[in-house]
Amino acid sequence: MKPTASPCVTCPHRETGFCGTLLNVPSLSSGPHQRSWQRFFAAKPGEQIATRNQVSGDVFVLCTGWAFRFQQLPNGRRQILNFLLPGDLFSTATIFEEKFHFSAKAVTPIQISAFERSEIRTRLAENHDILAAVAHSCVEESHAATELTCVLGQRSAEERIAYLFLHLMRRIEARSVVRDHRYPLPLRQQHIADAVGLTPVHVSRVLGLFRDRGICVLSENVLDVLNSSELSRIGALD
Amino acid sequence: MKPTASPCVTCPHRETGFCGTLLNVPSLSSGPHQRSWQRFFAAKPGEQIATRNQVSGDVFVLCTGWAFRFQQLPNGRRQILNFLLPGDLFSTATIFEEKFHFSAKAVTPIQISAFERSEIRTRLAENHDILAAVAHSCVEESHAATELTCVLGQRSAEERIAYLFLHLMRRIEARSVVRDHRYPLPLRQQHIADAVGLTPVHVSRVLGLFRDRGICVLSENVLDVLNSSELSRIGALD
DNA sequence: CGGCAGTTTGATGTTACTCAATTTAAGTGG
DNA sequence: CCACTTAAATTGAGTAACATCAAACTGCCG
Repeated sequence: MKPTASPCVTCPHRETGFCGTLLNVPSLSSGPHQRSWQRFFAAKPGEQIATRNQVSGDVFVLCTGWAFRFQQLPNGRRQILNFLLPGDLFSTATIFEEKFHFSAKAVTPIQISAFERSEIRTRLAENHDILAAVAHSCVEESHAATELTCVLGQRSAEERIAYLFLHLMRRIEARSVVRDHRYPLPLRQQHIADAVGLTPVHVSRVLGLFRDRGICVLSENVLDVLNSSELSRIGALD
Repeated sequence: MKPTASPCVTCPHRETGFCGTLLNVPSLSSGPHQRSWQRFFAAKPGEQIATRNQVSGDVFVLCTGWAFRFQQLPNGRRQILNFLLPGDLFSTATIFEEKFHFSAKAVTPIQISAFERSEIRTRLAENHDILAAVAHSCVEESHAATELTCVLGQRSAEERIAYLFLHLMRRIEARSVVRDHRYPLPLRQQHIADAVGLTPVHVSRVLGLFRDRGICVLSENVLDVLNSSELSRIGALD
């Protein structure tokens, strides 16, 4: 099974220049040439690109745009597990499992690279770069999960949202130059709510407070950070 | 740096018979013989066996007893990340990092096996069993993290505690025979509170409700499940 | 018997949720 | 360019869930 997205031959825009990413392992994915074990897809905003329990022979990496992994709950609510930025492997576990244990949706228009799992796994043992990329991804995921657990388990609404912003700011800065403390953030308040376990109404109130206190303003898909030290005083973990 | 625990030559009691565990990779750890790359430690209840930012050349696996990984927060509270049962690798990320990103404490008297990280990593590429054990551990951790995120982000106090019990019950059942729905559970209410993000006072109230409603009783280190279907109706994720 | 750790209970406070109405912004088609 | 439509954000009032504070109770061990 594939994403419902339309296939495209190449993935011209790579918004990441990271090392330690599958996209940048030379022998696996160098340049725009198509290889038998690597295909590309595109998807539109809001489009679902992976579904829980879906069986797939591919391992997905986001090339451009924003997406998120989430879990749909029986009571109709959903928990966003993380936001995917260019260069992100959807989940390290997908390299070792046939079945997705999460769903995923595009936030903006996106392009995805799909590697054949069998190819990755065969090369994992031989190719040091691939092992390093997978190890890096495993470590990052583990840290992110630890932090999110602490935030959801122990911290207030303001602290949760401030943490989310700081977390995303760091990740955005790693991918592009940020000027004037203005970060591209194509999220609705509903996304924020689902990510930090609050209602959209309460997210709106907290963002209003942040705005009134001159800490930050989120509008038109841009987060404008006016008082960065206050933001990290509220949201920093340690 | 080592655990403050006292070293012992062998680790006589292995309470796990799992496949897919470093403890049971034959070439790595078979039988009670000491190897140069494997050492054993013991620790007493409450003893801290790992500390955040500690640099260690070892990868730890729990052989016997209960322990937990946690994060100490600046405000004095702590978040328990997971409980460690016999056979558990402390964290897959420790294979790829020098530094611990968590702390850990013993709940009961425990025995730990310490493998040299360099040995594991060298063999990772060559030895299929080790790679499989690491992959298995990565997948399990990922699932556990996803579930915990959903529980902490979206669910009520009753649901959180019921989930924790169900989660632990499954893991206990995988390691030993459970009779009469009585599960060994050597946890104080404070542990439960720190694991699911509640206060000990509120945990006490919820456990009181469960008791009154004939769902389950926790006392003397045993969880007595009286109405298992009601418990999973409350705590099951999907 | 006294002390201590853990649990239980009660009273009160705070945070965030729910429900509902209103405002703002963003498209869309004439 | 302007009415119309729809999604998203804001605001207010009332409520539920959980936290906090403090006291009493239990079992255990010296």
